[in-house]
Amino acid sequence: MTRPRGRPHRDKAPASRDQILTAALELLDTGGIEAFTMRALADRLQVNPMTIYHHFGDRDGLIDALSEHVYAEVTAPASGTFHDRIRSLLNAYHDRVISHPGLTLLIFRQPAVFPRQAQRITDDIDQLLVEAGLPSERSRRWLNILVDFTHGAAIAAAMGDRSNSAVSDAKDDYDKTLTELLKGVET
Amino acid sequence: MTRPRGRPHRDKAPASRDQILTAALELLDTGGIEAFTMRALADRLQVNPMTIYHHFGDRDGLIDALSEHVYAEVTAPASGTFHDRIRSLLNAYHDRVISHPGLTLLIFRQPAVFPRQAQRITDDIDQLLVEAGLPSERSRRWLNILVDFTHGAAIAAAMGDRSNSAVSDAKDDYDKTLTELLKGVET
DNA sequence: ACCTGAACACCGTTCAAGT
DNA sequence: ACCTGAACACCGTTCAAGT
Repeated sequence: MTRPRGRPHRDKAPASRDQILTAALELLDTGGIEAFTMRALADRLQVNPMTIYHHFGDRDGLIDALSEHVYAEVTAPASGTFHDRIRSLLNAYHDRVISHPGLTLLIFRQPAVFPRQAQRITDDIDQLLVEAGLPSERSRRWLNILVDFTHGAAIAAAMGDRSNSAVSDAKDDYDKTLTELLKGVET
Repeated sequence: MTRPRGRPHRDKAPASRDQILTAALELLDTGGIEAFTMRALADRLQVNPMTIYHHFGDRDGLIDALSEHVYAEVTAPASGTFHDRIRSLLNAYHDRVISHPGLTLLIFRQPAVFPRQAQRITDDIDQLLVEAGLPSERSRRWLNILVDFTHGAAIAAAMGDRSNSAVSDAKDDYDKTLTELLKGVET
């Protein structure tokens, strides 16, 4: 009558936070937002769905951890001209955002999990604009332009072609467009 | 043993396409993307969920019909300067997008339903830029800037404050930012 | 601490049937 | 033509329990 319970295979290593995050990103990048379910992720990890809850609390917690993981290394170089520093920061951000468009959509869907990293990146851009000597209204306006444009470009990338060549084209295009926009900041 | 089947009340008018669309927009604007389910919409209409399927096929069909309905009247004025016509078109688009941020998110989520209206609006902007005499590479670049920025601003609005004052501030802000961007187009 | 199965309250959608 | 209830194959998540 009773079926076996508890951990079945002693030989299987316990799923680590990092393994779950890696598998989650793979699932999201491969199958898109539709395929990204707790149950599908558990299947991929050969694990019970509840294991994931043990590590991340709930789905929002997992998404939050994913964005911390993906955006962690987006930082501005410490030195250089204003132009170069902001261009470098935004390119780095765009690169992460375009590499995982599904994650971008997930974040946009749930206001509750707007990640600390995204907030920090926004703050960094803001600070760079202020350092560049822009008056506060102009700096706020250009912050919006740069951030909103980047997010819009992410959406376009998430909806369109996701082949390698399309991604590298998109990066190139973004950088060129950024240069065009930064002309506006500097006048 | 058998319970009553078929249409129960003769006094209830059949749900029209337009009633369903109106109720769907209300549900989406009030409760956001999370609350927007076929079953919740049916409840609100006091109707069986399957009634909606009869009119729109499936959920994607409903979203598609919603976007046709919401974006239908976004058009550029026939006459005026290039600057005024493009500004008017983009303000109209932004106004619709910001009035129904949940719809914007729904569309972004499903590449399959990128609506004809959105495509048409994009094409209209493109044509205005070409008419303005921009060389094709510059016109493609500015099309991306204007459209992606507008979508990014929509996302920001969808995630943030949705009070009446915040919405009117956002409109004002968008128009001012647009003017700033259009300076870049004209040089 | 880490993982499990069973269960709960939801989804979108298909089906066969009523009027 | 228009609408119905029941059912199917999913969801995220809670619970109580195993090792």
